[in-house]
Amino acid sequence: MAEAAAPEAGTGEALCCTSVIEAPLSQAEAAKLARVLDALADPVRLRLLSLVAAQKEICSCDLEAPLAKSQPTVSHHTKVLAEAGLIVGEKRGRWMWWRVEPKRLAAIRAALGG
Amino acid sequence: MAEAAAPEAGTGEALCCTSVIEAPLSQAEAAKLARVLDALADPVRLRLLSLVAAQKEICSCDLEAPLAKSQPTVSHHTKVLAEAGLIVGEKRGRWMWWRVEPKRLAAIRAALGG
DNA sequence: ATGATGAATCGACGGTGGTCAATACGTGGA
DNA sequence: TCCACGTATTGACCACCGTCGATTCATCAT
Repeated sequence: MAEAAAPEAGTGEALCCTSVIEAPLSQAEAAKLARVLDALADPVRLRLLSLVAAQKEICSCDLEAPLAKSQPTVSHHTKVLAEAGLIVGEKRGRWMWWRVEPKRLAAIRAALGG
Repeated sequence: MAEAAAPEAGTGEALCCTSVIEAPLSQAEAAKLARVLDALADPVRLRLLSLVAAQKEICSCDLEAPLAKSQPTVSHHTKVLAEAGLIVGEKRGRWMWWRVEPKRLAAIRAALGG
C-alpha cells in the first residue's frame, strides 16, 4: 500500500473551534492539536523545519549534513512533518524537494490563542 | 531534594532569537523550544490547560473529573505544564490552585512565527 | 495528639518514539 | 539493459512517557 506522507487533513482548516485559552477543548480537538504539536515537539524536526523555511525549498539530501543524522532518520522526520501538514514535498527526478506550509503554522498559532 | 515544579527558565523570555521560519535554529534553541512544545503535545495536558484558562483559577481536585484521570496522573500533568512555565500553582491550605501564564503561550506563538 | 483530606512521590507496567544498519524501491544516465 | 544514485521502508534496539495503585507528605479540624 502507498499511503505515504499524505497529510491526514487539509492544511488550511482550523485546528480547534476557538483557541486553547478561550474554551475547554473537546477530546477530539485536543487529540488533533496534540498530534500536530507532537510533530513539532522534537529538536531535530524543529531544526529541519527552520532549514526548509530558510531556503523556501530544499532537497532531502541537503538536510543530512546540517542535521547530522542518517538518511533514514531524515526521511522519517520529513515524513512526520509532512503528515502533520507542516511541510509539503515534491519529487522531481531522483530528488525530493520540501517547502513549508505557512498556513499550517498559522493555524497552530491561532489554536494557541493567536 | 525539593526542586519541585519550578519552571527551569523565566516565563517572559523569548524561546528563540527570532522565529522558526526566519532563520535556522541552533541546537540549543531547538532543544529549548522542543521541551516546551512537548509539554503541550499531549491531549490530556491540552484539555487541562484549557480548563485552567476557562476559569482563570482552578483547584487540582476539580480537574480529575473532567479529565477522567486519576489524582496521580493529574498531578503529573500539572507538574509538566508548570515546569514548562505554562501554568503556575499556588498552594492555599490543602488545595492547589492553578492559573495560566499567558506570556508563555505568547512566547511560543512568537517562536512559531507569530 | 489524632484523624481526615488533598496533593506529591514511588514503583511498575505497557506503549510509543528516535535512531541506524540493511534492504527495497525509483529514477535517470551510460 | 544495466548500473549508479537518492529516497523510502523494514527490523531491531534502547530510552522515554502516560497511567495507576500504593504510599508518603502536608495541612487543617476536632
